[in-house]
Amino acid sequence: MKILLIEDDLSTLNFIKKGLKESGHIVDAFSNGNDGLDAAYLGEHDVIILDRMLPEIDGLTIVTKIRNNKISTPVLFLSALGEVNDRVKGLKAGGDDYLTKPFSFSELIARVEALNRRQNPKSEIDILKADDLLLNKKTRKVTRNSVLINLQPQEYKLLEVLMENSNEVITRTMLLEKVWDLHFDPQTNIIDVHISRLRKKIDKDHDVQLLHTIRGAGYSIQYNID
Amino acid sequence: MKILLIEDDLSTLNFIKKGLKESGHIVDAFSNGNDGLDAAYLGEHDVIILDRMLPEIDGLTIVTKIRNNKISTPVLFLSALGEVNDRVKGLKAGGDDYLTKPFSFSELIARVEALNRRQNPKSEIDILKADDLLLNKKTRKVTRNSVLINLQPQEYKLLEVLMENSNEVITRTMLLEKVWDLHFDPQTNIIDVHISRLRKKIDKDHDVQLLHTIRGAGYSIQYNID
DNA sequence: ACCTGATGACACAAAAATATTACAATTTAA
DNA sequence: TTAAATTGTAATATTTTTGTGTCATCAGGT
Repeated sequence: MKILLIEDDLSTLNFIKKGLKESGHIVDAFSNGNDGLDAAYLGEHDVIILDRMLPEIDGLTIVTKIRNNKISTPVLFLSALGEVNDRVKGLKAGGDDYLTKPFSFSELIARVEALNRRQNPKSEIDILKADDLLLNKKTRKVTRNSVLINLQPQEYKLLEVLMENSNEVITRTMLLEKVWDLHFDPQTNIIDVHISRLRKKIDKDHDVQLLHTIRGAGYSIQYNID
Repeated sequence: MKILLIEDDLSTLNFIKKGLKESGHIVDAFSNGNDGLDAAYLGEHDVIILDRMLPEIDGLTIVTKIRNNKISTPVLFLSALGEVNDRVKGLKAGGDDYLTKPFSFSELIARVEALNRRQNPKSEIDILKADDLLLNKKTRKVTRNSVLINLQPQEYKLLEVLMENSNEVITRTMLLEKVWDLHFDPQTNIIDVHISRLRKKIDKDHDVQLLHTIRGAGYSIQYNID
């Protein structure tokens, strides 16, 4: 899940960012409204977490603007104000949910996940399957043919991205973005190295190979649906 | 959990009723607003699930009425209308949450349980078990393989949180929040220290390790269910 | 068959994350 | 009030994870 976070208070920003990352999400964070707005316009996030009060542009204004630009990314407002009227204003401006500070992180994440689920109901599944290879997002455990496979965090992330898109080709560029959050070519062989490590754990000792190289393009987890 | 369900469409009514019952709840279901209203007045339910549009009395009216009668049972609105204005009206009338049809049952139940939790935050089970490790919430005693383990209050709390979520990963952020009630990053290694202490008491001298580190994320109590 | 660019494997160094320990500060109970 | 218990801090050690460089190998075009 790719989340856009716009919050001017740096300590809150970092706290939320860290927490979301630990939970396995990709976070783009901005501490000022204008940068945040630009990012929102890209329309590439699953959820936007937006502070209601920002120094330059008000949170409400941001939502109004992105809604006018036909961006329908669900927005969760954060606010120090707790009155019904504020919630109403937030909703009217096009926000999808409202959370009052101080809030608990567990509530935040529950709401963010709810918003995402509403928009994109397939993401509700937390067990990914490709042939006899299983990945459980909750426990972060991976098994093949019921045998537990120990993956490094980065390998796990890589596999998750590949399995979320089973039977599709994931380009190297996409992998760099989704796994490493790099938006340029690092000119190294990171991907190759990690694919190699992953392959050794996933496919070695098995007759059926799941992780395929698509030359000139990228990689793909492929299997026959039964 | 005792739930009052008011919904005129019979197939939706039965679908929800069946699902809630399977989840172990008691359901009082009515297909018309007046009967539902009478039941609501009893104030004996934990949550009310209320269709926004009903033939005789409107859902909004029902909420307004019961709120005027000082019944504070949380209300979850169901509605075919997805418009902001309707959501706003629902909230203003005293609804606590709003769910748009069509919805997934898992989302419904998540929200119902969230509402209930907000209202009466008591827990259910008071003996937690993970392999041969037992934690009794009532007596606050912890044993492993029947041997009593002496834990400091903070260690106990930590273990309780972990065991409440056995076989799931609890992130560091969650731990800070649930164990220390810190909603920001304390920039210290409190967690590490306490995990270390806990581990020494729980896992040392045992072959099977229960408390696992999930690098980059947090910790997890994991065991095989027999 | 040979060349070339792309991919794979491996070992090692660097960096990051976690674990441990001792001690200081604080709280609690006698 | 004092001593003991408990908790948090900081310094240090340890472990794990990651990325780079190098060289080997492969696939496809000529």
